Amino acid sequence: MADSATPGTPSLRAAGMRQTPQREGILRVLKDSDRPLTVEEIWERIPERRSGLPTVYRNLERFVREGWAESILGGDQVMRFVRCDSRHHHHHLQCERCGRTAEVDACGLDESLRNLESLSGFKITRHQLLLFGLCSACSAEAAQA
Amino acid sequence: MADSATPGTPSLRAAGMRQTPQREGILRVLKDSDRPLTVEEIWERIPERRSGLPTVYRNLERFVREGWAESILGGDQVMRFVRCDSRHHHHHLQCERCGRTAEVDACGLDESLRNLESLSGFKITRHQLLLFGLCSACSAEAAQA
DNA sequence: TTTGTTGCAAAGGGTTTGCAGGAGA
DNA sequence: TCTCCTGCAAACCCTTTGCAACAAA
Repeated sequence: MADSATPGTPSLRAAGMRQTPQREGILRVLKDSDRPLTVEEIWERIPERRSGLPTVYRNLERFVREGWAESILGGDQVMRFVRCDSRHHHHHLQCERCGRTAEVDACGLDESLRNLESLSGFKITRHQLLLFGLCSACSAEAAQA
Repeated sequence: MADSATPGTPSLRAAGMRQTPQREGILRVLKDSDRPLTVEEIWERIPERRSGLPTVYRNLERFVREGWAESILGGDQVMRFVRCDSRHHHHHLQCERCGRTAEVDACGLDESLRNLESLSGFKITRHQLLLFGLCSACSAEAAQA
C-alpha cells in the first residue's frame, strides 16, 4: 500500500517533508487524542524531547495544508486541532460535554445545498459545517442525572 | 410594533442599552455594508466622531450577544462581523469573489441532522454552517470571461 | 444625580519571524 | 554536503483591561 494512500498514517516522506522526531511527536499526539487540542496542549504532550512552540505552529500549519489535521474554532474563540482520518470532504461532530469528536461523512447535505442554490442564486462551491451536541455516553449520563 | 421585534432596526433602549452616537455609528456601518467587515474596517467607517477601537470591540460583543450581528471566521483566519437581519436561526452565504453575503434560512438541513444523529449516536444541539460560493452577479461574470 | 459608556494608554497573550546552529537525506 | 528544520528570543499585532472623565436618562 502506498504511503500517501493510508489514512491515519500520514507519510512525511511522501509529502516531501523530512522525518523529524518533532513532527512524529506532533502527529502522534494528534493521533492519540480523541478531542481537539490547543497548540499548547499539543506542545505539552509531545513525548521526551519537548519541541519549541514555534515548531508546533509551523508544522500544524503544514499538516492542515496536507489534510492531515483540521483547525476548529470553538465557541470559546480558541483554536484547536484534530487529526483527520479521511482526506475527503467530511465534518466534525463535537461533544459539548466531554469534548470528544467524531468524523461524519457529508451525508444528505448535498441535496439541501442544491436547494439553497436555486433559492439564493449563489453557486455554492464549498462549505464548512460545525456540529455540536452530546455524544452517546454523555447523553446517557445526562438522562440518568 | 414593538422595538425589539423589528429586524434590521435593533433597539438599544429595548435591550437595556443607552443610546450613544458610537453605538448608532457602529450599527449604521454594519447596516450599510453588504459584506463582513473586520473590527478595524468598522472603526474606520464610523461617521464623524471616530470612536475608540476598544469601544468598537465592546459593542460588537454586545451586538453579537443580542443577535444583531454575527462573527465569521474566514479562511484567512480573520474575524469579521455582519449584521443579522433575522434573529432566528440562519446561515450566511458568502461570495468568494466580491465578499457579499446573503442570509439563508435553515432550509432542509434539519432532516440531514436527524439522519446524522442516528448514524453517530450524538444528540446534536446546535450547528454552524458556513457557505461559500459565487453570487449570481459574479457567477454571471465568470461565465462570460 | 445616578450609573452605564467612552477614551486613553497600557497590559496581555497568542502567533509569527529572523537567524544561527543542527540534523535529515 | 546540501538543504531543510528547529530553537531561541524578540517582534507583532489583535484584543482586553483599568481607570478617570463624560454623558445618557
